[in-house]
Amino acid sequence: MALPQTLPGFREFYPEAMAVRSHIFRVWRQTAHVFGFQEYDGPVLEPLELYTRKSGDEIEAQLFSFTDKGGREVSLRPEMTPTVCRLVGAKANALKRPIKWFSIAEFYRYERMQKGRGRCFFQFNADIFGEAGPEAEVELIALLVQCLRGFGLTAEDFYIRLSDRNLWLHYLEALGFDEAQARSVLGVIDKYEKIGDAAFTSFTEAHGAMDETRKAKILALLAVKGIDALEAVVAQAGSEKLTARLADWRALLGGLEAMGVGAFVSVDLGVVRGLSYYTGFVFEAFDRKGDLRALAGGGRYNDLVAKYGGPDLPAVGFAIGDMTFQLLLEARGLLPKIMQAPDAYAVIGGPAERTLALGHVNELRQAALRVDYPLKQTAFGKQFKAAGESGAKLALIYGESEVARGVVKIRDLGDGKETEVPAHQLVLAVRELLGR
RNA sequence: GUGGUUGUAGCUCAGUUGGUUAGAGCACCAGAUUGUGGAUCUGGGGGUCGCGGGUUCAAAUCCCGUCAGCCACCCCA
Repeated sequence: MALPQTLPGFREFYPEAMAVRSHIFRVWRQTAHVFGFQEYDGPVLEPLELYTRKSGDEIEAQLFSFTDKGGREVSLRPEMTPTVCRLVGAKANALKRPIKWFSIAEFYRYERMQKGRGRCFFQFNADIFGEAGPEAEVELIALLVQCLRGFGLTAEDFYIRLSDRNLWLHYLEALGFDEAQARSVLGVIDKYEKIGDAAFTSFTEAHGAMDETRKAKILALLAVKGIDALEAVVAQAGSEKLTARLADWRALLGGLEAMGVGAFVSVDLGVVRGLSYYTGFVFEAFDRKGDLRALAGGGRYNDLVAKYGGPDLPAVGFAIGDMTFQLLLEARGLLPKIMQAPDAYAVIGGPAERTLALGHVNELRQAALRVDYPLKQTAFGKQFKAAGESGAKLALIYGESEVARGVVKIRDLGDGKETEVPAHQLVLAVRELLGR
């Protein structure tokens, strides 16, 4: 009878994989703390409505949703944003501004597996609530950059594409598109990079053919690759809203430059982030080689807290997924071979010596030294072999002769040097040999 | 959800036109080795050949189905 298999798309972490995961999380967490973000978490299981309210019922096809034993419609969380909006919204008036929060959590989506995408994955989420100005974007993008740089990735390895849904909407308004048409155009922009001119088909079907003049103007903004070009294109449109928005852009880019991350960011109006809830600046991180899917994505979502029952609270956030990110680190050889090795390994002569040895093992462990020893009594040769393979720096030798003389022989497994120390000085001696 | 492709030991892979008890390397365990490690040698465990059905005297091999992995599409909050 075959054992039940791991569910498709779910992951198991053997010690080696777990070491990698822990390493990544450790750097992310440390970086977030350095930037003054506070960690939070929420439930893994949420009411289904938390997700359908924001994204409509069709989202349910992508959810791990079911009816629980109490008849509740529930879903495993596919993302953090609704949860954090609820958390913040519920206590918004009691929280000091700006609210800078982050989390590292697992998410679940009922989707087909692919490279860099499974049915469960971890995300680092960071958000700032309560700051409407581009200063919040500066801080978040700087954090995003550092979360990648912290592993040794450089501006040669990744970059961040920066765009703006507000700018697009103002621009399209100036071109005379109504609201529904503008939304349709955003969909076109999202697809244009991938399928080119065919992207306009969806607009044509809904609103009729677009005149060439306006199409050319859309393509002009789409082609913008820098602040100068952006200003030039926007100046032609001659809209007050657009001019005001440009001031935000200058503030954002200036801030990013001052923060030392300018080299990682490129102006690129081709990014609009799907049909999502974003209301202003949006950004996505990609590897430079371009053979992986997006590493991270985020943007401003000023309406969402209110939508989840909280007060009007401006917000901006981003998420980094662990799978694509790990693929990038592997490709660049930036995952250190992490080995969980003990500091010392006890080599024990026989049952008589074992009592003393275990006492010392305990003593060393109380002193926070990592110590291992063979559970079963075996020959000395085997124990030395095990000591070497464990990666320990020192072997502590408990033979008949040492125990009788009240000493412990310590062998440096690197250079083979041996010293004897009185049993009562063991902790000190081990510390010294380890250099701490 | 659609299409393509791949499934043999923990891992990487052999396995002849269908032919007897399916192999190798690495890894693991044990012995050589009763006080000094990484080596070497010897031995051992581990497979319903993804699963199910069909063709055949005979299937890892051929056919059908199914499941799973990979790749692309859809989607990507």
